[in-house]
Amino acid sequence: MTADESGNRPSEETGTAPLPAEDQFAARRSRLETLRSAGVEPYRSRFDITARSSELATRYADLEPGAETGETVSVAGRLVARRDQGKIAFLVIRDATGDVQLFCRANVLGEEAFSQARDLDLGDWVGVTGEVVRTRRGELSVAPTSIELLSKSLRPLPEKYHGLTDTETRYRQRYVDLIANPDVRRVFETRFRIMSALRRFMEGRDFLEVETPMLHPIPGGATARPFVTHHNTLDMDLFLRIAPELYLKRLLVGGFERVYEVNRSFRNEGMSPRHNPEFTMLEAYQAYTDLDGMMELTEALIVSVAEEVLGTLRIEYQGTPVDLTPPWPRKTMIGLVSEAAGEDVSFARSGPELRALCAAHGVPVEQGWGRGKLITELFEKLVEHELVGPVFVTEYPLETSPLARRKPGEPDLTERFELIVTGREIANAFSELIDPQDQRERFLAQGEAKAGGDVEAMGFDEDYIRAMEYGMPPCGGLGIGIDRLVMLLTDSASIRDVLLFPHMRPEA
RNA sequence: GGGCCGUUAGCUCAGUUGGCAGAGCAGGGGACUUUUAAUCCCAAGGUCGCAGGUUCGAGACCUGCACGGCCCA
Repeated sequence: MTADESGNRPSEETGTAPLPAEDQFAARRSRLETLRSAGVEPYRSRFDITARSSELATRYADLEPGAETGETVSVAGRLVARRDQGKIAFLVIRDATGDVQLFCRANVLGEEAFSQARDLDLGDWVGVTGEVVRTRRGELSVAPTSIELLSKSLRPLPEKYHGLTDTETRYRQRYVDLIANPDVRRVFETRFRIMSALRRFMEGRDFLEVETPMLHPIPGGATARPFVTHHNTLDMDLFLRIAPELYLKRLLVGGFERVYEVNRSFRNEGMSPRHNPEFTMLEAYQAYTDLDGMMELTEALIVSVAEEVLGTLRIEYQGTPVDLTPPWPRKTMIGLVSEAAGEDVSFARSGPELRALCAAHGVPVEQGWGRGKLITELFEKLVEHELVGPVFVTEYPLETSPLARRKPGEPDLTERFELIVTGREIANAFSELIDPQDQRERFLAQGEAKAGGDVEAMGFDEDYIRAMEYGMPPCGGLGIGIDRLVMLLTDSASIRDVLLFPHMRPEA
């Protein structure tokens, strides 16, 4: 083969010089500069659309293959595919509702516009006006009479068939993930529908959605290590919210009977497929009710959301069937852990006996843990991960429940439950402690734990005690882990798959 | 914090016993007026995560580090 017949030579037909061997970013930027020098603005300000791709699909569902409509529409989207075929070309653009094909013909567009369309890069945003047609092969298309570049893309898209699979890039550059993997967009659309359904449900039950501080002078409302930040003007440390609980219950003191907050909270702990340093919870408080009321609320809420968003209560999570059909069973923690251990695991056992049990089951223990904490650890090790559920696990030990009401006649237990589904805590609720003297003692116990080195212990919140001293109505409180609920309802293996921008270490 | 796995072209992935760095897609040139991961021809594209070490010779073997994933704590 002679040099003249090799690839990189000037094209006699178009007259454009071949691009030298350079990377795709440079090639795109050079096309951008060519446009600029030809007086074409590659970053436009506006394009008026008359339809979106899904609307076309619905409106022209019955259009026969090969048919033309004579109707003109304007659509816009990102160019995601191209199939050139001489004097015709099939382009595919993607908008928020889906894809639509552009059926470009040189004799309809004109040679110049056709040539310009050929210079578009995958990833470019374009605005198109043309006739709605269906091709002989049955693909609904817009046959453009004009194609305008709206915004130039300088970076090449991931591969069209496999998409973007590199986990790290997917999380770090979610925008690329969303472009390349339509299923990812669907997961987040489902997340937003879940939030919407959840708010409608709460409003239907006369709950007021409120907003409380995220900067806390005292960490409280949960046992967790907080993030510390600093207010310069006040010259004081503040803690990022680990839970909104204490503020929401102050509102019950103030006379609101039903409040909830969809809250972002922050916990300075390890990361895992189930933990992100910041996460979303729903917390709700309702006056004059108790643990049973909270179970009813929890069950009705999740059932309502699942039915509305998924249309079914029989779902599958990572290959495991899960039936959300109510009523959900209720079992005590001590009953479950005793059954799993094959012996009595309760407050009838001594501390040393429980420690021996922990050792036998490979549960690491720490100094200062009481029997309640030991039983809780045994439950989490032996039982929790195995519970497919949904199941309400009730009667949590007092020691690990500093804000929950005592169970009458059971000094070591509280009126608390956790909802376990697929081995994970989805919700946590209790009959709220409303006795300020009892609360003061619980805070003191937390203070002792903190003095003993427990970085997760709550601070002593004197104002919260003061609020309770004005009188808090009897009430039930509920927290639902929204990210985990979304994981369950979208069959997502990792919390990172339901967070748009999961936390990552800085790039290397 | 510990264990295991991964990091090769823009993307998705091969790379044998240590012996010249490979493919598909994308990108470039060309052909093609109904394609659907279009097809066909041609050419191009690499800090093999980073830094050391072993070796005549390292993408591969060894050590450390970085980032990611899973499991454990």
